Amino acid sequence: MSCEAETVAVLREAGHRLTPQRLVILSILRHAQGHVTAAEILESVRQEHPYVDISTVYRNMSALKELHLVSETDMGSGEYSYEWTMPEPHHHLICRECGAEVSLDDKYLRSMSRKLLKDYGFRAEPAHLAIFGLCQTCAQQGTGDSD
Amino acid sequence: MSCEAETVAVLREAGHRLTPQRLVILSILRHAQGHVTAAEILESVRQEHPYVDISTVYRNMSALKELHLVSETDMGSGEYSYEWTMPEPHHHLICRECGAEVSLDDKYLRSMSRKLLKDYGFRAEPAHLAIFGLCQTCAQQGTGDSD
DNA sequence: GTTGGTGCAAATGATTTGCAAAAGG
DNA sequence: CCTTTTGCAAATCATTTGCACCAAC
Repeated sequence: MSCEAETVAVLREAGHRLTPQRLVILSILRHAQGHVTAAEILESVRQEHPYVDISTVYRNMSALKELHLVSETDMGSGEYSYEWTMPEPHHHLICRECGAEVSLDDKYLRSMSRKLLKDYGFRAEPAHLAIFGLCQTCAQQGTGDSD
Repeated sequence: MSCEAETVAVLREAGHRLTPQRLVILSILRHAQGHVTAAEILESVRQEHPYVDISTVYRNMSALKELHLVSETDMGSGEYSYEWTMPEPHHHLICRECGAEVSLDDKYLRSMSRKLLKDYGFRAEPAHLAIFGLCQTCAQQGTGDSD
C-alpha cells in the first residue's frame, strides 16, 4: 500500500509519532468502507490490541481531523461518524425513518456549491454533507403526501 | 396569535395535553428567531416557571419533533439546536473557522432536492440543512487555496 | 533523553429515564 | 378518575482530560 506511506509522511510532517495503535487505527479507517463511529473503531482495534482505550481513538481522530485525513460527520444518531477522506467527495442521504443511508455523488451538490461561492464567497466543504429526509420506501409506507 | 391555536390543535390531535410549561416552551420557540439549544430554552422558560426541569424541555422537544413542529439540527457544537418549523424552508451556512452563520434560501437547494426525488425517490427534508465550510473572511485570512 | 502517546480513571456535558406526585381532560 | 406530564434525582452515553508511565525518534 504505497498510499499508506503517504499518510505516514503527512503524520510525520505534523510531528506525530507512529505508534502501533495509531497504525492500526489508520488501517481500519482506510479499509472501512463508509463511516464508522469511535466505538466501532475501538472494537476493531481491540481485535489486534485488546487494551487500547477509547480515549486513544478519540485523540487520534482529533489529530487526523486536523490533518484533514478523516472527516467527522453527525449522522443524526447523537454520536459522530468518522470517515477516511475520499479522493472523490461524496455525501449522504439519510432516512429519518428507517435510518437507511445512501452515498450521494458530489455532482448533485456541485452547482449549488458554485453558487454559494459566487453569491456568498462561502467555500462549502466538499465532503460529507448529511442530507436528511424520507427514503422512497418509508415515504410510500407513510402518508406519502400530507405527512 | 391565531397560529398558536393551530399548534394547540395539532397537539390535541396527537393526544397531548396543554400544560403551562408546554405552552411557555411553545411560545419561546415560536418567538425565538433562529435556533435555540435546550439549555437556552430552559433559561427562558425559567423566567416564567423557575421549577421547570431540563428533562421537560427535552421531552417536549421530542414530542414537537415528532409532530414536525420543530426541527432539530446539529450546528456542529456537540449539542442540538431546535427551531420552530418555518413557513419558508431555509438552511444554514456555517463557517468551520469562525462559527459564523448565514441563512440560506431554499432556492439553492431546490433543484438538487428535485433531482434527489427523481433519481432516488428520496424526499429531502425541506428545512435545516447545515452546510459547513469556510466563510469568505476566513477563506481570505487562511491560505485561500492550498488549505 | 525529550517529547509526544497511551491506558486508566475520573470528570464533563448533553440527553434520557424511573418514579411518585400533580394536573389536564 | 384515568392518563399524561412533571420535577427530581439518578442513570446513560459520548467525549474529554489529568496523570503517571511508556515508547518513538
